[in-house]
Amino acid sequence: MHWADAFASKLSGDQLVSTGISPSGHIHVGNMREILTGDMIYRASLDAGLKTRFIYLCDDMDPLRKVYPFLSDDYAKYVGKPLFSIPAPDGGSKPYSEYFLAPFLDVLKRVGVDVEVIRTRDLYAGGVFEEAIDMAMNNSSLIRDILEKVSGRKIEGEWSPYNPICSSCGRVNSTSVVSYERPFVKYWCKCGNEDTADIRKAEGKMPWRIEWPAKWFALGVTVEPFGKDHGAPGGSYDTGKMIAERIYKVKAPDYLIYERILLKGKGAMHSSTGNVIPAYEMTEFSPPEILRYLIARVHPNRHIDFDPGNGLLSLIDEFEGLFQSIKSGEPVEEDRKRSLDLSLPSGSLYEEKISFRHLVTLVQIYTTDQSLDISLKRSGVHDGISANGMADRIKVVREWISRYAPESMKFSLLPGSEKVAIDMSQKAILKEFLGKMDSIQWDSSTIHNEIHDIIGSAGLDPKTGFASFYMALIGKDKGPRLGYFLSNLEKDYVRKRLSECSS
RNA sequence: GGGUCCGUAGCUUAGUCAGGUAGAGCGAUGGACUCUUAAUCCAUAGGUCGGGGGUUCGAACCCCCUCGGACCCGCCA
Repeated sequence: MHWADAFASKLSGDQLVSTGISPSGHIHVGNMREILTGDMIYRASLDAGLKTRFIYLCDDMDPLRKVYPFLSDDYAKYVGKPLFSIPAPDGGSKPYSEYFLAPFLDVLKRVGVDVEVIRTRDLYAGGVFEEAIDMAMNNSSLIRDILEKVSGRKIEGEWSPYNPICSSCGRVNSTSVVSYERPFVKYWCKCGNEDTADIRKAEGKMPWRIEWPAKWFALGVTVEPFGKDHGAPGGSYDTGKMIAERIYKVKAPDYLIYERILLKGKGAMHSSTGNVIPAYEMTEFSPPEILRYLIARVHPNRHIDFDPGNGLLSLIDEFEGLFQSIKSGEPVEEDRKRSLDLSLPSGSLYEEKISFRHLVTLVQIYTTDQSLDISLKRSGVHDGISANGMADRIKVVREWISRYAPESMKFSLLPGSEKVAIDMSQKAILKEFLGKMDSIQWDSSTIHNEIHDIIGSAGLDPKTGFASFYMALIGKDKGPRLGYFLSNLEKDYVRKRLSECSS
């Protein structure tokens, strides 16, 4: 059974699947595992016949923790202030949190994740946490005990399960609570300000370890996937679970712990080290279903070594091959079939598309949209560039080639007059083919066989023989499979190049 | 120091919760056809299940130790 179904099969009753990512920097491919794991559980739960909702909580109340490497030094003055209240790095009018959230929401749309987006700030502003904060404030010392006991750390000095945002300096990390009388929290701030915060408004927040179980309680979360950092013993799930049970009298959600996505040869993705592929970039150079497939095909507890070059290409081959097998009715293991199901963006039925590899070749032959369109239509396999999603797919292919394709896969057609260095025997072969090309059928296997025969009867070794064509066309000694390659080229162009090079 | 997850064929991995002949895809090799940047079809090879010990009639699976990788044990999320 597929991991998502195995997980869903243990659930019963109505479900609320919750995910959350902090918009403190570019949301990257590693973070995508959180939301996609959630999405797959969500779908599996629905398929298991359970009434299920799926939410994504954007933690825009979190303070900026430090000046990240991608920020200018000016940001020092914003450390400690909530992300929704500080400016975005591009100097635009959007708040910091929305600046990083927006491209992520685009990605979700592209990969077909159907999720309710909730900003944590709105939960505070709407009074959703009023009860949770009140209960926490009334059980302050009990919570403190739990945190100390479960995490094994001593909490020094004064402490409160709710930190007001200073009404003067805007920081959430510099206030100290003086007194509490529902719904008002009196505080003073290191900046010298004294004021009162209303727990029904976005005037303060709970620290993460309390906020998390408060979300479970206030929203009724029943399922949550999270990274293994939260899952360690003494980690935030452990403390959250005990706070949920002891203070809020609710059951902690069922969970699924997922492993990290590593960049092949470079280690873990961290926005702080710059070793990172933002999620929106991934959808620029990979088809969306492949991003899902990357996550769907392996159990969450295995780490993924992501290789955007050849690795991505073979992942795409695997996906396309799997699709073909299913379509033609070959026997396919249940789990693999299910992985493919879960990789289809929501609401879309998978349709056969021109293979990625084929497009990699075509796009390099026909470098303008117009010529590519003509070629696609001529081939009869496709309605052209404007047909459903084709333009997007082509953009993706071009982007992949320029960013991640191995050099050996790149080529560009030489202009008609370019001279190349090949020897007499090679020229002879080109000449012979030139004489025959008008009388043979112009399809890949006929061309290939013809060339093969010519090379064979000339007594040349195939490698050298084939190389003469590649040299003439693209100036390299290797290229796409020759018969297939030629059949996709304009005949006039081929004639021109071969006669230029064989004389 | 304490803890968690992962290690199975060249690569990606299934199988571990409920012990019972280690499977698949890709790649490789050979052949059909001297065939590259997945042509196709057929066939073949490839594994001390990271290592050692234990429990058992029987261990990839359970227990202990150990090596390698990742991560946690922050009033950080």
